[in-house]
Amino acid sequence: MNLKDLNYIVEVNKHRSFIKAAETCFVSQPTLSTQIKKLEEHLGIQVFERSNKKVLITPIGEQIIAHAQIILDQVDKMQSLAKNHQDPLAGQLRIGAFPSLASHLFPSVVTAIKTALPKIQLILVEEKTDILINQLEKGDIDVAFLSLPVKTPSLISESLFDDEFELAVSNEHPLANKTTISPHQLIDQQLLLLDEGHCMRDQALQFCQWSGAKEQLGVRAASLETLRQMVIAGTGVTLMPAIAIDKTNPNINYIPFQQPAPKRTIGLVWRKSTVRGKIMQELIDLVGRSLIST
Amino acid sequence: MNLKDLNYIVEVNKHRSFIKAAETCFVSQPTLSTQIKKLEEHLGIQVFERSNKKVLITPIGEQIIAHAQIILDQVDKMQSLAKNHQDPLAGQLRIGAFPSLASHLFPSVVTAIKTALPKIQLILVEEKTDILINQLEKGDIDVAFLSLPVKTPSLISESLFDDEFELAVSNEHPLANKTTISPHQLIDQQLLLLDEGHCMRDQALQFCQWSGAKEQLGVRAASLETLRQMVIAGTGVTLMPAIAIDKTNPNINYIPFQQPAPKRTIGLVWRKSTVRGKIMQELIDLVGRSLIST
DNA sequence: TAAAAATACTCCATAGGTATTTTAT
DNA sequence: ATAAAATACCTATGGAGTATTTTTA
Repeated sequence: MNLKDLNYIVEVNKHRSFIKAAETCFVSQPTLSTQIKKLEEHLGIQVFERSNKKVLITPIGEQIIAHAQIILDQVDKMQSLAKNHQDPLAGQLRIGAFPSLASHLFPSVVTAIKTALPKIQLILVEEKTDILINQLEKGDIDVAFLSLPVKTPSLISESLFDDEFELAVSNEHPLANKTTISPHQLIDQQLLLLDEGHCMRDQALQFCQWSGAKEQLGVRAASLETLRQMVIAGTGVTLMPAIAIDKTNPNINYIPFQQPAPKRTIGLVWRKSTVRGKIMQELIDLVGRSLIST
Repeated sequence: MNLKDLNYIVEVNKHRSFIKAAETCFVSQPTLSTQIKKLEEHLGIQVFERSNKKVLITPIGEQIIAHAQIILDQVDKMQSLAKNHQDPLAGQLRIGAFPSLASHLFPSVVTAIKTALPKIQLILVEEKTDILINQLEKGDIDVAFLSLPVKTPSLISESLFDDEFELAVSNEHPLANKTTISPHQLIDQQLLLLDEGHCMRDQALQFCQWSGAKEQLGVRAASLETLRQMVIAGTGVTLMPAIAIDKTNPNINYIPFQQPAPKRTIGLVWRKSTVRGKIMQELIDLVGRSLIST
């Protein structure tokens, strides 16, 4: 069966004439006749009762035509739905970021997207890195802000900016008044770290291995904010990414490292197979610009 | 656009694989790929995001597929509706009879149809002859019981039985005790007649012209039942079709005419162009049999 | 390297057209 | 006689097939 045939019977019903219906369908009368005949044979019923002077609709024909109307209406809806999404810079965009980044990055990014890509409907997802990667692979989200590198083969990434770590100490701490610090000054120092599953934990562990620092055992924080409060309480010291640093708090001091400072690279990550390369490019430009302006 | 294409995307959505979907659709994988690609181009959007390892559904694709599902479901409904009406002896039958016939004919006919054609859904219409003919022409009813002949060119008829007229007189009337009567005995007699628009009026007027009887002016009845009551009341005499005669009423006498008695022929009438010749033939047989049995 | 989708091409089924016939008024 | 639908027959679009290439995990 064919959607055109359904349109044919609907038009014949409207005009009660094969010739007029053929005109409105932009086909010849014989085409219309044969197609309708085939449809009737396929359905096994007569839709029309025709003589050379009159076209009548059979009772079952009326029901068939009512169904055809619904089908064609639904097809119309589908096509206009598609038309409203033809713009590659429109539609839903599901965007993720891991927790220690999301709350600091999303506000400015969302604002930038809303003004630059007003037809994009944003859905924000805040999950740990491995969950975001999984959601990317499954197609549950379209793009994510992650620490690079991401080595999942089906994903590609573009780095956006470096986020340097600083040492967070309470203002009572012996190191509190240093203006800079060398990683090697931390040999055998103990660092408070985040809990398992946070990408920043892995980055901090890497830093420990390189600098000779140790993890402070027996306690692991679940968020940067908790970590910060623990530092203020004098429980220990930790690394804090620059993006999460709030210098207005007088009870905690952040000491930058001497160059080359430890850092993480934040980038956009999406599927190689994405059908929305246009948006990805726009996002890279957009975030680049919004970072310069802040 | 094509219904097959909609099925293709629905199946790919189900299996998340072009190869598996191709199998369930009984087409080759390249056919499926090219058809879906064409559909996507036609809609101007991407339904799927595919790599060689994974098939993902885009957000707009999900909506498109939801529409496709609805459309295909509706098509299924339409086809099963058609299937349930493939039996030529099933479905709705709209059947008419004029008033002076309907109340006496319908009960037995309906019973006969219900047992012989149980899958037929009957709709009964009781109207004056010209309205019934009009409804037949317009396709509002499928068949009617009418007095023959019917000379409308688009209709054909089959006679069922003759319905003889008898003279109805009150039991006080001078003719009340006759066992038969000749039409010529009615010369210059006045007959009560039905009102304009009843086919029996025309038949009675024809009888008057032939027999030399006259219409009793100044009063016209709207139904046979009224006419009967007027005869009982002594207002006059009239013709009564045999089918409407109830001999149990002692206040009115029905006198048969000598042969050849005046009569009307009752027949089935339907459109030449009908698509339900089978039912018409069944009806003729059926009514024939039901008349024999009564 | 293996497995899946995309591409290239070929074929043929059928939608559609033109010319004509049939049918009913 | 006229006007509408049906039929006959031809054309050509495009759906579907096979063989092959591309892609990527």
